[in-house]
Amino acid sequence: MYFVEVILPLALAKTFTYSVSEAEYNYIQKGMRVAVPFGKSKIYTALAINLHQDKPTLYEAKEIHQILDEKPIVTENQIKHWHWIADYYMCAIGDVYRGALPSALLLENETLITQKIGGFVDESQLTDDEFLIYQALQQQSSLKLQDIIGILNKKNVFPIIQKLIDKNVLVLQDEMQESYKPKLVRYIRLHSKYESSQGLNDLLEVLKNANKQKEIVLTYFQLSATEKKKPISVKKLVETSNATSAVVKALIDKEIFEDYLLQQDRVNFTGDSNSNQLQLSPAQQKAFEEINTSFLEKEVCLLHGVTSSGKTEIYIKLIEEFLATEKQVLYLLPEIALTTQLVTRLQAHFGNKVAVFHSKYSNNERVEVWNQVLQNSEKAQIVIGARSALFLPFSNLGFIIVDEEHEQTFKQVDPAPRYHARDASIVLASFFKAKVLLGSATPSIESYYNTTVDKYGLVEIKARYGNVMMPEIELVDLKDKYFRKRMTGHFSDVLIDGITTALSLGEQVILFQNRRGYSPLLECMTCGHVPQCQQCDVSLTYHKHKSQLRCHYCGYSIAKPTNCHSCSSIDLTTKGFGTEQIQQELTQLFPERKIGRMDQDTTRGKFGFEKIIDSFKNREIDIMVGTQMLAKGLDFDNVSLVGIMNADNMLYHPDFRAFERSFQTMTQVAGRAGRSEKQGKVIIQTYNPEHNIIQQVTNNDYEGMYKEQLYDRQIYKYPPYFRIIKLTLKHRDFEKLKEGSLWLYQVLSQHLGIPVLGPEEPGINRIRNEYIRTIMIKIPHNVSVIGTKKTIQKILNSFDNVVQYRAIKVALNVDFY
DNA sequence: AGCACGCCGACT
DNA sequence: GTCGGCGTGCTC
Repeated sequence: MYFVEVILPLALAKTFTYSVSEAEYNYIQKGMRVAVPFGKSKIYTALAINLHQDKPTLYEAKEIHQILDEKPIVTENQIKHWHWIADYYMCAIGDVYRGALPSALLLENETLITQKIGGFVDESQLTDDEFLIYQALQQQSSLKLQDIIGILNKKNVFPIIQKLIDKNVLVLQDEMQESYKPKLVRYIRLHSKYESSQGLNDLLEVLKNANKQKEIVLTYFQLSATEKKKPISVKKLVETSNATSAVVKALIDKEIFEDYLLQQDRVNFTGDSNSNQLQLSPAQQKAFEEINTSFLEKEVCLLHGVTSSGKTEIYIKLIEEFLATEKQVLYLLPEIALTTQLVTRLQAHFGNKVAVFHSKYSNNERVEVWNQVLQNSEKAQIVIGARSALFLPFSNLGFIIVDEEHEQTFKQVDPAPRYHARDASIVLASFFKAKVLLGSATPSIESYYNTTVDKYGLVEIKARYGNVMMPEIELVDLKDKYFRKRMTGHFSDVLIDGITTALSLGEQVILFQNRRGYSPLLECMTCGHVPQCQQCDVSLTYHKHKSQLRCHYCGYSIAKPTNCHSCSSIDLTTKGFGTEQIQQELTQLFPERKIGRMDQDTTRGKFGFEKIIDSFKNREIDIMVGTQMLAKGLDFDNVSLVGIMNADNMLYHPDFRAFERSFQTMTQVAGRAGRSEKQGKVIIQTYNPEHNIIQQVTNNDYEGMYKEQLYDRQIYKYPPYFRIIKLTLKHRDFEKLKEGSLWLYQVLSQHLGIPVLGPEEPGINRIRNEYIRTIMIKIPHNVSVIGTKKTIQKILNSFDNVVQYRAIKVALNVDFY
């Protein structure tokens, strides 16, 4: 008796045991995928993690369906890492497995239904539904379950199918389809019989009456001379010789050419590797050496370099160093948007050793990178990617860079696993004894704190690269400006002057507005009514361009009403403002200037982002209005002025990180100003020019911000002094949720003996018709995290055993960000 | 997570 | 009397 233990890609904490034959037992290795039946009708791609001969006592193990791999596609280190993530972030191992593998490697079955061949069908014996299916099968040879659900317009079609099977009409066939197909390219070569020089003469003789064909053959010789033995693809031959593929086919038929197929890697960059020596500035060189020194003692080092201090060059130097020791390098970025510029830069330096992995890549491309990393191939020595790149099957990882480590996008919120890529990568690195470099101009409080308690090394660069000056920051008091009527729309006279000056010098301007849409609200001037979303507890946002009101949480939208839904007044006005409105005001203030907008609405689509960035770089756009996106490490060399339209709306978020984030965002946006010789300028419009955070941004006082925030964090019991676990409870029934969350809160605070907060009704307390409550657990440093998590798990189990409450969904967010 | 089983209201 | 609503429990 032989058994294999597997992980299923479901939110189930347990592993499952299946029986295998002796041959299968000897064949299967840990880390290979097997297809297994699960439940009544499903087949899943499971992952083998153990093989043994202990027969389960409590149930009869099912047999596996099929072995899907010839070699392991997941390493033992990965499985170990997944277990750590599942434990630490309190989720099922199946969640991690599902999140880690590219979906093309995780297929589910498609049950195909076909007509039984040779079966006799008495049509009069069929019910209406049965007859419909029977009829559909006359049209097409097979149906999917989904098709039948559509045909019958009902959900539960299994009983009907079962009856049809009993009546000998149908058969089922389960088919696991592998959707990943390597892309094959057709190449061409001269038939072997013409290879000698005698053959060549024969060839010209054969072709003396076929001009077109002769031409192609000559082109072929030309190509093989210039391309130096590289294989020649049919496509290339057709293109260069200006012929049709029909002529090529004729030549193949005549056995002059022969064609063959080669697998081509889809992810292919044709950058020339000109590893020209990178010259570091003295400041960069110093930082580079300090990082190396720090790595002698510590596994993790934080590089705190002001904006434009040239961190990328230091990264490149370090990567070179690790590549020389034949190690793999992982470069994590908060967002895909950043990759384009960086990939170009790294490819210019490292050529084809750079692979990219992120969610905008197609499934097949992702599988390709996966395989290259697995094989430790040349092409994937350096992997650049967003957080999920951390799940690639590294075998020889030496170095991880987490760039812009303060970015919250490194923390996955939904779905589980809710992991933080920075923290998870530090754990991953420890399995390989690899080094980690965190980089930021505005480090997170946590990471900076870790350097002060000697957990991480710290290297700082205080000056910008090439001694470019830090931008000059000017504050504009909006209260005063409105009072003295110096405002045009949302623009103060100072800002308008600044823009005018910059533009007249041929320089570009960036305006930052932390909100998309035209204006957030549409308000009735008569009764004060504001249109709300039907399904969520939020006001609808007005989008002028499409003349509609939209919910940013569920996507619900309605056309802009002409009169108030509450009192029918037609006196409606907009309140607050977003990027779209700023853009419109600009077109009135600067009618002859080209104005661009960058936010989620204008950067949709695979290359939406690149297009906008490129046209700004090419100076086709004079003024760029945008949201957060603008703050994220983009380099523009002609921007001399950055305007922050309203600094206050970020300061007053009900979130313990609001001040830290405001500082980071404003500092990062300000950093876009002044790249060349000239000092850049930043104008911040605010109602609170005296606010500490605004002052700290103005004085570029990271330390001051850090100390003040750290003090607050201690007083109010937040990280880094306390670890936070947030529970989110959801249910359609308001009362049930209220009772359930109170019950859970009481039990938690009784048993844990540490601060438990809540149950709180969040600012937005209903999304997609589900009510929401949150509970926060704060774990002090002297209390066992593992023990606390165990207790929480136990309490959640008993919560699930209370009949009234078990329908309430609970999501756990460890290290809530 | 799915998915089937099972027990209650509104319809041919 | 059945269809279908969702609450409950299980999946190797």
